[in-house]
Amino acid sequence: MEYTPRAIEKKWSEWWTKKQVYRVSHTTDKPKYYILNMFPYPSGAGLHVGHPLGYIASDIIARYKRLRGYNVLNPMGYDAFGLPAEQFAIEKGVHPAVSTEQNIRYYRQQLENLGLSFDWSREIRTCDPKYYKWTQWIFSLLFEHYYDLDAQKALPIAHLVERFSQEGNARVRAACDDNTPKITAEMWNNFSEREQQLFLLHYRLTFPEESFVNWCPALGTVLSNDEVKDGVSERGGYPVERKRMKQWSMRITAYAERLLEGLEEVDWPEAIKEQQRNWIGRSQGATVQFPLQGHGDLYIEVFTTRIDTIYGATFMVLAPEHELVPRITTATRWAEVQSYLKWAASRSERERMAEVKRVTGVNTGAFAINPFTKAAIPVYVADYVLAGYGTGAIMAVPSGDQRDWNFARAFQLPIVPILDSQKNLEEAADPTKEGRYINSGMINGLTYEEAVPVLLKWLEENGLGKARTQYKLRNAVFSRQRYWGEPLPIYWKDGVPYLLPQHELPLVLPEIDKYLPTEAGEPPLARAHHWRYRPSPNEVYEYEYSTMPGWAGSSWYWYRYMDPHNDEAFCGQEALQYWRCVDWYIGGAEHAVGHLLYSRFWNHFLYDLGLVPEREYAKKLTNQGMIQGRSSIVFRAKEFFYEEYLWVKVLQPFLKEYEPMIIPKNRMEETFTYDFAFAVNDLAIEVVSWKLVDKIESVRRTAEADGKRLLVLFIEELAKNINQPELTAEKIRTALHSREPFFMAEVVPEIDQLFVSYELTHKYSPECFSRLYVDISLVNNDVLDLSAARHLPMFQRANFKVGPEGQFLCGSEIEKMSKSKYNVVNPDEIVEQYGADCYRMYEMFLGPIEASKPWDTKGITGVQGFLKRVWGHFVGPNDTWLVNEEPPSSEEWRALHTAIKKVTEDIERFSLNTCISHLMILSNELRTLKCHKRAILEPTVVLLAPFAPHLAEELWHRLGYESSVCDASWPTFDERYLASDRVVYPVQVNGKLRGNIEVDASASQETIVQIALEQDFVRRFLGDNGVKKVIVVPGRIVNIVA
RNA sequence: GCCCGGGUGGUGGAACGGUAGACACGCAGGACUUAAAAUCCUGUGGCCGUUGAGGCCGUACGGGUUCGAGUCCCGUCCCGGGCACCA
Repeated sequence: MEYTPRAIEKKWSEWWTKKQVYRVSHTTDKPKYYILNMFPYPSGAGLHVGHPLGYIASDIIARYKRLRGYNVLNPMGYDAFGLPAEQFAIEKGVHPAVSTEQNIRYYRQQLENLGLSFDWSREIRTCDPKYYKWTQWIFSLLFEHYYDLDAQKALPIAHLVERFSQEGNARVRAACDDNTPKITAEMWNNFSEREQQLFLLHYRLTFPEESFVNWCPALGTVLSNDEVKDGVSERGGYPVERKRMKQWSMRITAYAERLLEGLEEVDWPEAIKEQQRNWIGRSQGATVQFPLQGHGDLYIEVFTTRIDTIYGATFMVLAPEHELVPRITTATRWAEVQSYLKWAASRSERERMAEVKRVTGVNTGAFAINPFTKAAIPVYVADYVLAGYGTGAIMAVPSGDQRDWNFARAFQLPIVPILDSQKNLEEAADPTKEGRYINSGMINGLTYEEAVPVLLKWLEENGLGKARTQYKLRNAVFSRQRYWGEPLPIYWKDGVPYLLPQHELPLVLPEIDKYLPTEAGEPPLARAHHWRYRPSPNEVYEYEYSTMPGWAGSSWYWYRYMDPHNDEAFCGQEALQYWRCVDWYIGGAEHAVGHLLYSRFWNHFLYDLGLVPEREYAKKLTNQGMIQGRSSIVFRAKEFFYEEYLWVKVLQPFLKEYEPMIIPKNRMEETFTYDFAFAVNDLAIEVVSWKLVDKIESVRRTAEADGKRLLVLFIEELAKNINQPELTAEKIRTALHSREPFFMAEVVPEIDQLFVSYELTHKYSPECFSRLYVDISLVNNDVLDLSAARHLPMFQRANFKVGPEGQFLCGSEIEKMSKSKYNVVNPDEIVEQYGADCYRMYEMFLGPIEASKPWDTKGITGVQGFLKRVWGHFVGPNDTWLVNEEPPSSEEWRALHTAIKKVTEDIERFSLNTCISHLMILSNELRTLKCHKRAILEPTVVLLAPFAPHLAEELWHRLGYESSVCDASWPTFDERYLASDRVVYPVQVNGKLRGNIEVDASASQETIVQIALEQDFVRRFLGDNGVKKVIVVPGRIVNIVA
């Protein structure tokens, strides 16, 4: 019987489901292994070949760990709240729950197609009230806790209330808003209930506040910083503006230091850790107060990392939003300052970013006193100082800071050198810390290391400043003005938010008539008129109408998998103590500072409360690379046309030939998008005269009459010169027709020419496609000889370029797969054609898990052939069973145990592509040895099982087993089988390889040296030189130094 | 500008400081076929030379450490990613 993957895979996939082979429980003595994939957002487009990369890799590890005797948790679920479902609902009126459900069903089916060992009984979705009950519960906990800086952990708000009532807040060291007033116990006790509640908001770990947020008018919602890229929304690319709004916030800043420290204890990619460190942005420095001249006690507080440069501070700059600006600006300067503030406020984030180089600012007329020099220095307003960082004000040291230097130059302010090593201050600032201080009062002559403590001591003694650590990390905005998300368990009373009692959870998302904001601009939930909190018959309160952001549900989901059906707790303690944390987490690097930071924050918080056992929930993280698509080449035709027709030639290095293409002028307003998936692998095509455009026009019209959007391609005949002289237009036509639906071909009899049309958005043909280089030139040029242009850099990099003679050159781009780029490859097609085992192995064989690479099926036949050959070791023609019980030879043993060793080592270090190589080598050797022995083949099946589970299961059962191959045990490597009595040593002379010698394995170093020196090839290269030294690395190499 | 990754055949990619290019694709030649497909065998970094000798050069570039460097160190160039008036 032939190897028939689809039949085998269907059979075993059903059997696995029936036998519940992948069901796991925590009641076992086995050690645990928790492997987790970042759960997907179930989009309408379904999976493409890029998604399963991580799933397959983790599945292989999961199966391997199971074979090694671990109890493996390998769950899957869906991050099911989110914008696309809501956008779809707005456009099509379909309830997000309905479309989400549909999408999930499709995902599930696609995933099941791949033979992944997920325990589907643990499937979760974040939009399920049984799930988000606990998301809301965690939110409640955050609301009821504050971060205590003395205890270095979260403590209950009740604890704070207790302290306030006894001693006020003067001695309370806690993470709180910068503008938290100082209160005494008396004040607190005299506060009304409402005032107390408002005051506590300064401390709660989640709280509403007026703040500047990224408002996206097109999406009608706020976005977090990591959802904004280059001033536009990451999703959709809509403009984003800064807007002051009331929003819920998460006090993640309280955990800045711990989030930073925690990175030290996890095995994550350095790039991700580095990104998180940058995002947290810790910098150590000091705050300093600069008294304002003539304003009584008023002072400007600045933050600086270079306190040592303070003697060089010759002016100060406030951010335009700084509260002191209107208070200190002198009357004569006010008009100018005001117009600057107005201008600055009108600038979008984008403009500001685009004009970084431009120096703008204005003098306030006020003076501040440099506390060290006692000099009065002018105070400016400029938007190179950001309101949101530090104190929103700086001391400007033009000799040491380039931005200050630029400003000083533009405004003719003094630039005072402060270190004897500073150079070229006429041309640029010099931020050096080398040398000794000059012009610097009490630190003159000191070095950087000596000066800093002196200055800090002086500041603290005089109450003018102190050392401080500053973070770039901002509190995370936690509300969205959207429908499809978790409602916040909050109701409002007297303008104060109150927590919904726990027994009211989950607060279920209400039904509404339209998924849009109200006319009054309130979030969609405000449309639910009867959705009110009624704790008693005569009390009615409004709920909070915002919903939680996308990252809420994904910030704790790995715990839910441990105990997914628990109605009493987010996760039962027993399950929690057994599974503890994720051993290996796999997902995309795009979540580096979003999900991966927020989820760590929640985990630290839960850890503080003693609810979870580990500070860091993911011990190891791997970012699987992206499988990219080859994007269509996009012609914005009107940019190129000015003549009648556009003449496009496609150079396919793959075919070493060209394709002609003509785009008629009347289509040039359109954007042409087309893919090249030539099924004409074996055909070559030659360019013909462009004079036949009229004929092309007629074909095009016919095609359009059929309602198809077509590009018309014109081919005279196949290349006579490429081994196929006998091919006629008729033959090509047949060939192309057989490749439906990708091609249409038409012969125009009167001129005996063939026209081929490509569907504009056809799918990739798996057989063949290749990188393309395209040359476009105008029709009135003659046919260009592209071979001459081939070496040009513009051809070598596949990017769009304009050629020297006005021709346009472009190539296909390799980028992220996305529906909008028509470059999506659906795994179902590959599975249908080659089988899931083949698809799994091929995707792994492509390269390391972390590497990104374009999807390309070129090599898949190699894996296919491998699987067929594996089958062939067991099953012969007519389904004969080839396996026998003979004892293996030493060569056979060695082949097997080499493979066991290599595969085990490589799988342990997650190098799955090389594992597959080793399996191939084993298979190749077994074929050479014509080995059909059970003692060899049985362990081989187990080695193969993680990679090609269906095939392995089939063979395992044919070998006579009734239980699943998943429960076999991993073969043990035995060194004895690798032992050999002869060893081959490569011999180098002066570091260059000159030959090999074979010696007894037991030979002493002296013997080896002696044998090596006797060799002809050694003597030849030694010449007359005597041997200086011989290095023998046992078992590896001999190097003779002359 | 700053911080991370990377640069190895025609291609994807292998190589604890120890025989560079495993494995696979592609290509070339051959076998089997009426033919094609499938399958199998052989070869395949470049150059020179042999025509079953062999030699030289090769891991972006230039230096260095070492008996020995793709791997470690210094400098340069290029590519990818992240951050960016962060004081």
